[in-house]
Amino acid sequence: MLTERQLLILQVIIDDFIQSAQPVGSRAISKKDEVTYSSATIRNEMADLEEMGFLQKTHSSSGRIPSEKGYRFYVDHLMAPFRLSDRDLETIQDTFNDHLMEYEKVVQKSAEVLSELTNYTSIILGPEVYETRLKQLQIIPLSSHSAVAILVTNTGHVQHRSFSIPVDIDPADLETTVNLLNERLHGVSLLELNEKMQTEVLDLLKKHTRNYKNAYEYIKAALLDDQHAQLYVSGKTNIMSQPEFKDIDKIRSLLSVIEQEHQIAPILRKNADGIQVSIGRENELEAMRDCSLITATYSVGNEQMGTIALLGPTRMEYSKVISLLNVLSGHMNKTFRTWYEIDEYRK
Amino acid sequence: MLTERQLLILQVIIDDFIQSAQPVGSRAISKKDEVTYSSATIRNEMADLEEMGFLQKTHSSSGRIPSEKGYRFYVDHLMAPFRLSDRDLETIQDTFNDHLMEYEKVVQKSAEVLSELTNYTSIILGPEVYETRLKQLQIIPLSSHSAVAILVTNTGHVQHRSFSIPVDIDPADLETTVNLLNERLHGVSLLELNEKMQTEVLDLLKKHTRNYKNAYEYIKAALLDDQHAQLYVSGKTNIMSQPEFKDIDKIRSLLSVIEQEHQIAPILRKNADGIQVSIGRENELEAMRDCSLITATYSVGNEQMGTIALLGPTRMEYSKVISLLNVLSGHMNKTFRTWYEIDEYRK
DNA sequence: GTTAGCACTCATGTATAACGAGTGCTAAAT
DNA sequence: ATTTAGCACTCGTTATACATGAGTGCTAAC
Repeated sequence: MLTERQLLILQVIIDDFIQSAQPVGSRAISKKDEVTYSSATIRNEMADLEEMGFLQKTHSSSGRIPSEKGYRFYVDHLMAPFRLSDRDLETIQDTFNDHLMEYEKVVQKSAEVLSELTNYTSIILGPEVYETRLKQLQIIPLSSHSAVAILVTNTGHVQHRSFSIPVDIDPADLETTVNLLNERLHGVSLLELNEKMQTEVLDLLKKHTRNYKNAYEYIKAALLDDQHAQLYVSGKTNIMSQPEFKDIDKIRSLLSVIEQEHQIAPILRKNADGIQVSIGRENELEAMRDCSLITATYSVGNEQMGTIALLGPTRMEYSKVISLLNVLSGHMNKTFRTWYEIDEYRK
Repeated sequence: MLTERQLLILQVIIDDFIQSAQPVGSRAISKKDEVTYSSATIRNEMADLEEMGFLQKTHSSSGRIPSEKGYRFYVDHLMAPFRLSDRDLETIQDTFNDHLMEYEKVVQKSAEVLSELTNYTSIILGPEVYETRLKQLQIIPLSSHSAVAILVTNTGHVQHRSFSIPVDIDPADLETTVNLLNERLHGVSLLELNEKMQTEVLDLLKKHTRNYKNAYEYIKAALLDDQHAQLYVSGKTNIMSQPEFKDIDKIRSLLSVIEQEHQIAPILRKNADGIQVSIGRENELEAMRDCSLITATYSVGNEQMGTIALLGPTRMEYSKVISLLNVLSGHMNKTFRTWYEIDEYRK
């Protein structure tokens, strides 16, 4: 469909524009080393590429900028694999050498290093915790009327919630119940926990607690409350250093989308394996129509998935970002797998 | 020093400017109901007020805007107490009716309601936890090489940290030690804990653990790591809806300051009791030289203090913000006191 | 097929003028 | 002695015109 020369020119234009953020003119292209044609030839080719929808002008006599179709083609067929600098690789390596032992911290650090190395905004969706297994369940009384429930999983995730003990529940009952729950539920995955909640746990409560309905509600609230996956964002202000974002309203709507978990989280959650690139209007969210979102998945142990994403202008350093995401998700997988396996052979 | 008429005019100008963000002209003032003088008279007074440093012009023939000295005078002597709307009071009330039982959530919700009601950015410094007392200390093994340490305080605060168990520490030793620690340290305030760490705890470890030095380091890290107070920020994007912030660089430097805890936290921490107002250059941070920061303190139980702050342009609705902060810190104090007292009579 | 040449387009920048909100000052009115 | 009306003046804002230059499309020559 496209000639070799057209491919070359398209690539050069997009590479140039990604660097400069300025419309690229025919003369500038013809001066590049890779290109041996005169500006007039380039102009003809550019006119064709524009007609095919890969390029566009900002006004009738301007140079060309890539269209979304152009970026799409670039990402799918054109871009050269990026060789990360040793410095960057070291920076990443260092992040994982700290041997932090909570995945929350690993994820947070990963988000930071990504935004630092790219100057874009990184968003990481923490792993779903349903597949992780219950290690310990505890209720620690704080006073005669309040207590804190603590749930620990095999991944080292701790989730807790304070609650006030209703007057019609006997604290002693509560304690026996928790002990029983602990025995009964040890090693159960949080997903199963959700199911067992309504059967086994409820039965157990009926037998051992006076006001079982109330107790059930409380225990349920304590255990299942916090299970929505966490978002880790880093480099929010990076958006503002991109020249395409000089309009405050645009920045604001983008930042508020990022701050609202319920908008971003579902988008990240439904991602399939591997690297995904959404360019401009391919994004669902109105506020992201001038942005590209590149996502990669990672896993904790066997199956649980989380998502790493980088958000930048459509004029993004796709190649570099994709390399980085690959390297980083690899590191995360390795780290998490190590922990998980330690876990497995203990069981 | 200032005549009644000058006071009136100054007040009217500042009130007007706080609403409109536009330089106020003499004719606009003379048309107000409270003012009975002609524009020429007002002009003369304004010239005097400017000479005294309370007002300034944006250019030689513009209306007047308040200077920082003008705002300072307004805040100290001029502004009328603000009557909060019933709607606003209800919104606040509702926040506290949810009877959440963790102060983290109360604080988070408070920050949200503040930014929502003011359209400024709210920053709350979580309470210092040193005065709170240790309720329970636990180490839960995750695998043969890793464990999670959990510390629960009487305020329902849970702090945890995973760590890998060094090969030269015997897990059994660890468990006995923790049990001993738990007995010995129950009810100790986290402040005392810091001291006892180096004396009692170290001794205890010497007696019961083989590799006590290493164990000490690990336990220390696990317990004392997370004690820096938390910042809760809400409404970051509100800054961008203020007309004085149309410069992206200004916004960016402000937002990055807010995101960096080590910059903001010390400023909030050193605040004395009551409401404090810092106007423009009175603020330490360069990035905040066009802003005002209004802070109030709250206490958890007896002594532990945290700080609530609102950050906006120097053209701030001082009166409303101060009323809101008073109401909100009152609610927080009351809520926390209730919890704390329940605690006390149990002890 | 490629390229030199040229007329044309349009964003950007600068100079100029008209407009109007608002001031300072003076002189008249209270 | 105050207060106010009147008026010249200032300066930011907006509109207009014009020059500049980067870049194009097209034609004709190579």
